Amino acid sequence: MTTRWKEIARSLRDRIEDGTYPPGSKIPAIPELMDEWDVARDTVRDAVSRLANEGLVTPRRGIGTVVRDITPVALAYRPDRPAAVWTTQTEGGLDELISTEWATPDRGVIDRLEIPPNSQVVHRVRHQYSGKQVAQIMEQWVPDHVVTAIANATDVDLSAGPPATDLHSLLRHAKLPPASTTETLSTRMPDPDEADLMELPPGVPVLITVRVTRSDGPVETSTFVGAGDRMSQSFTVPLGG
Amino acid sequence: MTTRWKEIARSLRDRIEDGTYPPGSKIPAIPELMDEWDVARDTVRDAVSRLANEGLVTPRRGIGTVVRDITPVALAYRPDRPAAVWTTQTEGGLDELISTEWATPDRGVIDRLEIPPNSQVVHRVRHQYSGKQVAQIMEQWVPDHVVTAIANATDVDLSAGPPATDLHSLLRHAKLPPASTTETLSTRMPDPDEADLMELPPGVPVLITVRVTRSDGPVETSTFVGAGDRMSQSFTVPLGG
DNA sequence: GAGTGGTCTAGACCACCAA
DNA sequence: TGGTGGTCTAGACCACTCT
Repeated sequence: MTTRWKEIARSLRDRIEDGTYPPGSKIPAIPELMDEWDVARDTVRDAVSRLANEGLVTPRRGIGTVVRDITPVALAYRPDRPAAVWTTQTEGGLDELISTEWATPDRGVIDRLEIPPNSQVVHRVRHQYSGKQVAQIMEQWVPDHVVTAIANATDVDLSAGPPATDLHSLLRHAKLPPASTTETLSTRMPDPDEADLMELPPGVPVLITVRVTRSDGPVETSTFVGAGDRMSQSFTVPLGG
Repeated sequence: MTTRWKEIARSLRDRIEDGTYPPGSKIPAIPELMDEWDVARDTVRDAVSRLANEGLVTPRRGIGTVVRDITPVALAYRPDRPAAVWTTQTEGGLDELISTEWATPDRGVIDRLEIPPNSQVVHRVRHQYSGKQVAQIMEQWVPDHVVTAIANATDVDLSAGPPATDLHSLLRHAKLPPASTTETLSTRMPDPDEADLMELPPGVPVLITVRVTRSDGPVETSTFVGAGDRMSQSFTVPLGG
């Protein structure tokens, strides 16, 4: 037993996939679909909502329901750099520092940094833009002892603002040379704040990256929340023959 | 101006996040919420549907609307292996071979393998299980000339079924030692077939991995479509001082 | 059988956009 | 101004689960 709205959704989905309604075009208006299928308005809306939540269309008030363009940055392949390299692919590389401050870390950060529960960390939030839209929300945590080591070695106060050079250089000067990073990727739907900030239409998930950089022990951890329709992330890893 | 269903959704979301409705518990039934907010049934349903599409709850007929447990395998951190290593984290490692056959590749595969448009490839589909559920759909393509090289060197016919040893070993025997892999990760909502196969509730995206393994040139490419509520993927990369 | 969510109707009013 | 999608109602019937 199938239901009316599922039939309508399937029909529309098929026509989107076979090119009858190409990206950027509009599917028939709600009243039109009501006539065509002889159903009530909300039945049509159920079908269209479903397609929106699958990421296929975006309904726009006063305009119509437009077919989304499904060929984002995603899956762009790059025969790549010589050695181990990771690359985040977004267009504009603009980076805005939102905040830098001492903070008490939550459980996950404590675990990843292997620090005592009540120690302080420098917490940074940055937004990375792709054009005028936020494509990624970055949060970074650097433990107490690393901040101190950097300050002693380089006269840089991490909690005061953006450093003059990148963190890797500072770590090397502080005799905490980064030896490896582990990045763990997962995905989920955005919460309303994230959806709002990144202007995500319904049906667009976020790509989550949790990074830990280690020297002897962990020296830094970050989380990245990236807009699923504008992000992909590549890793190139050499294989030991 | 906010709407009724958004208010209800926000209220429920807040109570889920503050622990009033912990994971596994049920939010109030629809008729209850109708009374509490003095709205019609469909208004409540709009609110609940929204939460379902955010991945927070799963409505179950005859049961109630249960709060989802949001601490999957995801974000499990592992201080890791010595060198460059990539790990897919799922529970059961069960692997089911669905099909193996010669095929004509599509555009993306042609690009990644750097082969002529009409050449043949061996195409494999596998399902990886986590318990009784499919957690990942794997597709693999190996180009003509690599299949031939392996057959000549090792007497293994890749198109005939699962090989006795892993592909990396076969490649080494065929004098095509794998030198590097590039994996590109992205995310999107599942299509209905994928949702059905992996038993994904609404609001669960999929994690997409596109891999290319290179020796001198590309020798293999794969795509992985993983259930977002049961998958994460880790990369550990050494840093050159 | 009682309670749950799922589907559907017919009609209404609102917010937004283009011409 | 006319057409679009967004919200909401009051009521109905269905499918499913538990006891």
